[in-house]
Amino acid sequence: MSSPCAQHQHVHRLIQQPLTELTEKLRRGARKVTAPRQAILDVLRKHASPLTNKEIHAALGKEDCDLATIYRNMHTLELLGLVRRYDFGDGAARFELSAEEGSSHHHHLVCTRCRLIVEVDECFPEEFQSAIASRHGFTQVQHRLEFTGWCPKCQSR
Amino acid sequence: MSSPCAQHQHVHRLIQQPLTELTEKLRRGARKVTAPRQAILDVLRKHASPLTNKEIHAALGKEDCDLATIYRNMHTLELLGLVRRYDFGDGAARFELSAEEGSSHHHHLVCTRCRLIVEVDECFPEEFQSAIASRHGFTQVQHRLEFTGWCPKCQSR
DNA sequence: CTATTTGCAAACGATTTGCAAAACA
DNA sequence: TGTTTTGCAAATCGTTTGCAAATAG
Repeated sequence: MSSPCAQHQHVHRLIQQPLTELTEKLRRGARKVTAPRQAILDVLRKHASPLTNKEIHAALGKEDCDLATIYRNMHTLELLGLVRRYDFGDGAARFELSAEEGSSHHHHLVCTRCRLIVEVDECFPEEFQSAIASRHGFTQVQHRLEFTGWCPKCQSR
Repeated sequence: MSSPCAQHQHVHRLIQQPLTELTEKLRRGARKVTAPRQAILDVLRKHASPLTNKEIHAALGKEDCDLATIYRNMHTLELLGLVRRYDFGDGAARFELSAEEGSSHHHHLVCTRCRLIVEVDECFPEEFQSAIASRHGFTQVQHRLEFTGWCPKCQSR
């Protein structure tokens, strides 16, 4: 992971990568394609797992922007459907690009006693989800599925 | 839970309310049966949907106790498996009695734009969950399943 | 009596917001 | 230009924690 960019000034060429699609959606949502937004999406594209705002902030490096700006933008990006919000119960929201944007889809098994987290492959049946969506007239339906329990080590507690 | 078979004991002194079962678990967990705890469980038994600590606090009324006490107790009760923690993404944790304690098991479909919440009946296949649990050596496995999307009214936003 | 638990207040960490300056379209 | 967005700082809000007094067992 390298950031060959110069310091962020008033001199930023509309970069390189296939941000086209993302940019496209921003525009469609009547949002401006700003440096912070591009940087945030860029960080997200480079990470497989969900990141907290603070982690995103730390990963920005050169393209640094205010933490508050990240918070504001995560709301915007979530609203536009570009990112997905997660909540693993540790008090901090986490985000990753929406499935359509290329992120992998997976779930977690969390120990409610020691917070051990294990990745899980099983997923909620697509047919069921579609049925639920149409029955209630919802679109853009996704699901958040998390398993909780007591891990081997915590069972005797 | 190291011993699946619970023994009947002739040790009962202040069992005067229907909290017997809950009280039982508290004792087994070497916890004291205090007024705040009984009041909290009582409130939870009277509500179908998950409540935030603040809501529980408000519902206590006469049996009022400090908010901090509620926070501390919810952790204890969750640890003992008496209550279940939910997170609907609005920043506040919510709790309801564990399934075994009589609460109904259901899921939710939440609009990420206006926060409309609809109850859903579909549930994650039991076979799958069992497989996941045994594969990772977990016990007391439950799942948290939430659907998100855009409700009819918010689709045009 | 002794270990837990509670009330109270202060401490915290995550997230939000007001406002003037800066950046897009 | 007219808006939207950002930086900065202060404000919120949910939750946690230290400590002495109160309480269950």
